[in-house]
Amino acid sequence: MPELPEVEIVRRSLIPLVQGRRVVSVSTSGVPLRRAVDAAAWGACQGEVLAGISRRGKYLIMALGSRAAVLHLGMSGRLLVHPAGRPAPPHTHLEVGFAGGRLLRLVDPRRFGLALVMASEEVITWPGLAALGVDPLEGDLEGDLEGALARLAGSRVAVRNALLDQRVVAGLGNIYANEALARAGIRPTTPVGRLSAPRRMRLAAAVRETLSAALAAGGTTLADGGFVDAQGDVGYFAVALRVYGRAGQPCLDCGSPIRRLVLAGRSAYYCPRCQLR
DNA sequence: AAGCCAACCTGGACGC
DNA sequence: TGCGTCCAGGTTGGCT
Repeated sequence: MPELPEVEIVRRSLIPLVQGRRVVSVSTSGVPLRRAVDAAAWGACQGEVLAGISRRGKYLIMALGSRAAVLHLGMSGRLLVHPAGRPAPPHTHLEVGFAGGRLLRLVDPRRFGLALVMASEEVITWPGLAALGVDPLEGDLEGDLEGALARLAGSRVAVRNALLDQRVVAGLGNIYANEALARAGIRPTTPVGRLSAPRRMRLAAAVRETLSAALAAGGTTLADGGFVDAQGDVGYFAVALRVYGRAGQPCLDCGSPIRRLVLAGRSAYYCPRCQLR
């Protein structure tokens, strides 16, 4: 569910609710996510103040004294802030209580998420973060991303798959990879190593435009209502999607039916007329 | 060694 | 109503 814009919106929505507050209780479900949630390590965070929340790609990093929590929402994860006393929703796997009575809950039915605690100095070298590529919302995106794509010269990987590779760009998922390609007029199957420099520039710009538009709209909440921020609010970018999930429906620009195909086991969507090669 | 692909899970939508 | 099938915002390890 959550790609970079959704994770960033969760981060921003968490800050006024829990940042600066002291952790007074922690409990875990005992059910493993992608990896086990270490109850002892989380329990040791009691008494610490949540000093800040940052993001790298789709990961959230919470500063808790000398420790850091690294969170990933996987496919179905939500981070919700509830008033004390509200019953936990099904699939709540981590609950952090803050002074003042707020509860931060990690709810994740599919359990592809991640909730690690480590020493703060370990964060930089933790492999999951160290391997991440350029973050599209930081620095000179077009230069950095164009450079990252240029480094794939010779690769025959489909450009949609390259955009999903977190070692290349950190934070794109299947929705925005497809949307950025639609905006750039590039077909998802085009080998990334065969894009000309101008087309790489166009793609880099399209990635930035797509992500900022999604961020401004509060993220993408699909029909199943999967994504919500920490207060339970939905995002409105779903109505602006050009191709994702629109197989058979007319292209917004030319009216041709949008096509769906499967690349690396995941749906790719494109307009056969506007996205050549 | 790059690049597919199944596997990890639950739940919702759909067809019969 | 129920049951079976397919699909899903992500990542990873194993195979060719």
